[in-house]
Amino acid sequence: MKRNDFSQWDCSLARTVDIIGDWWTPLILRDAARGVTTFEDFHQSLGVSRNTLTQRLNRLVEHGMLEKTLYSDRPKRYRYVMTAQGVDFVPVLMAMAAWGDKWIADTAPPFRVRHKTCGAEATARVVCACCEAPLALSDLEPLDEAA
Amino acid sequence: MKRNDFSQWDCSLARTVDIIGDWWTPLILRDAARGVTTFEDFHQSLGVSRNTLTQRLNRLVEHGMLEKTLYSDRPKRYRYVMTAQGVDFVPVLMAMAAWGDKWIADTAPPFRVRHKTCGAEATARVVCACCEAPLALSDLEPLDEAA
DNA sequence: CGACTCAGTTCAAAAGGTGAACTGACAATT
DNA sequence: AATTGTCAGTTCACCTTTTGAACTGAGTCG
Repeated sequence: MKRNDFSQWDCSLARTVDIIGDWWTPLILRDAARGVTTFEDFHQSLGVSRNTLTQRLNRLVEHGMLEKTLYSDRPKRYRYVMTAQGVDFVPVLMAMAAWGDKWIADTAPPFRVRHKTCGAEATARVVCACCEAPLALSDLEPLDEAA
Repeated sequence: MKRNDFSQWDCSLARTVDIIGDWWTPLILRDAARGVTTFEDFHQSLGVSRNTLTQRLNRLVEHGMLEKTLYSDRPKRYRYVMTAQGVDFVPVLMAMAAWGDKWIADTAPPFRVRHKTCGAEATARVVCACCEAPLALSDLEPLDEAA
């Protein structure tokens, strides 16, 4: 069996993982996508320690996934809202969840969302942007580059 | 603006994150997809401490992402190979990388792979499995369930 | 006035990650 | 026969991160 050798397959993934590569961050983003915005709500929803939550939220703001806005001046109240960049990450989260549904048997209910466009329940699938066929490792080979 | 409320959007993501939710694991999987199989090669490629690498590999084996096989009895040599479950996760990694390419400007080169099916460079896109339209947060709404 | 809410900060203890050195089985070289 | 090298880890001492719980502080409500 031929071994793949994607020697150029670098960095984009690492940089992404650098932002979202821990237990909490993806879940914070899923909550944000669900409409959670305040510090207290994230804390309640996830059970993450407030200390860590502060760090994660700041990190996400720093990296442009969330925007922190003051929605009440007196008393000072903040809201964390997804940026376009954050919103664009949601399908990736859905792809992860779809994979989880498929492979990790569990009694816990899968997340269920309706796709307004087609009316059916949305399930994520990762396809080639060019030919729209589902991407699979077996259909990939290294792309040689000049220089 | 209407706030989404995906109260059912739970668990599948959390369970997935439970397996791959740290800095190293996704990169180990990317290496595995590239054809890296031995302990030493993972170690060299990633620069992760051997200690941590041992734990991560064991964890991935435990969770059915990799299979550990003895390919030489004398001396004892092991190989970590992706299972079907692991292979099926690769498109998710590609979706992450595609997002990284789009949003995280950096001098580092993106990973580049050819899609044999269409001959073009493969770029991941997440679509609805039902209608094949790209998934976007704005097209989603909670799915109400009986009971 | 006292109780409550939000959005954190502070602190000690526990857990997890790091690099560097070590083990042990074998193979190849001198 | 002795030394060096490779693979696949383990061990250890150190450092950073996470955790939980308590505390702060600004302001509101009754």
